[in-house]
Amino acid sequence: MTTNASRGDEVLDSLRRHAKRITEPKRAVVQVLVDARDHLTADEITQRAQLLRGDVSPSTVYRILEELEDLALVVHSHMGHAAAVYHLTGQNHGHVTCASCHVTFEVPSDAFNRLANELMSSLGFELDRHHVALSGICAACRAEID
Amino acid sequence: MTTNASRGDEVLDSLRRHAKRITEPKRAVVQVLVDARDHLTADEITQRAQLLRGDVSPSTVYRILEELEDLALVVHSHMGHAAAVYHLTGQNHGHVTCASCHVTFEVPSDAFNRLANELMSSLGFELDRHHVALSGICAACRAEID
DNA sequence: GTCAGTGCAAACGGTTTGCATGTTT
DNA sequence: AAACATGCAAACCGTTTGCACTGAC
Repeated sequence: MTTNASRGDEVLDSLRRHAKRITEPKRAVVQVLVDARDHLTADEITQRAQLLRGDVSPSTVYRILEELEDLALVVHSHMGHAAAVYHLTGQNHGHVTCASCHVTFEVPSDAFNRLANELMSSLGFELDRHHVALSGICAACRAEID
Repeated sequence: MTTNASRGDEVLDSLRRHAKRITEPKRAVVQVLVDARDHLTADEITQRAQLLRGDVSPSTVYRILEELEDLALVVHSHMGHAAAVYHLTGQNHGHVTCASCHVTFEVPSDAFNRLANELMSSLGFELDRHHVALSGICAACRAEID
């Protein structure tokens, strides 16, 4: 299995291989991402990084996240109106967000397959299953409405 | 068939029925939406409304769009990073945006059906096919990359 | 005449950027 | 020592809001 520690090391190694410097803020951000159970906004990442390290500025976090994205170590997605969320590259899954309570679900990639195939054959359009979240109403909120 | 003129009148009638006042800015915004071939950002709507009428402020456009959305006459969607786009309520379709050139395609609702069914049965999640756009790479941009 | 609707300007939240300073290599 | 990364503050963009005024009813 891949432990959290080794996943973090992989990320740092990748930075080294690409001649990027390993700094305290980067260590902190990577740590936060590795430890994160769910997807985090840039602001949440900043706050957690500050707990680990004190004095990590939001702009630095944005710059680090951008660097990690350029190296394909991190991806971000847009959930409806709100701030973008970031997480380490992992399985290829789609996102679905509840417009009412903002809970997010990950959906296995297969569920998008038919749609992806259809887009490819009809438009020649290659779907990125991950980048933007679909919107809807989750079971709990539908129950409340009824 | 439904002409552009009558579609605009329908919208204005709906406003009257809901005891909303019919103002010059509202007429202009409705006209812009009726005439629009594609989806427009609030800024584009503002600019076009100003051509028709001079002196329509952005904030007023936002307020009008919000009112029209409350009456289910208009919907908006988020296309990746950029500003939201608005258009009159019409057929229930999904949106797909090219991450490279930002062209937007509308996808007939059926293409989402399997995904929608799967979300409902596995999570009890009711998909809103319209609200958030999926992302990917369009045929033209893929050709360029190759 | 009343009140909803407007324009303006200021505030807002998320994100980006310029610059002087600090740190990794 | 040199290059790069950082923190800060200011700028930015899309959107929202407070307010005094205007115009639809």
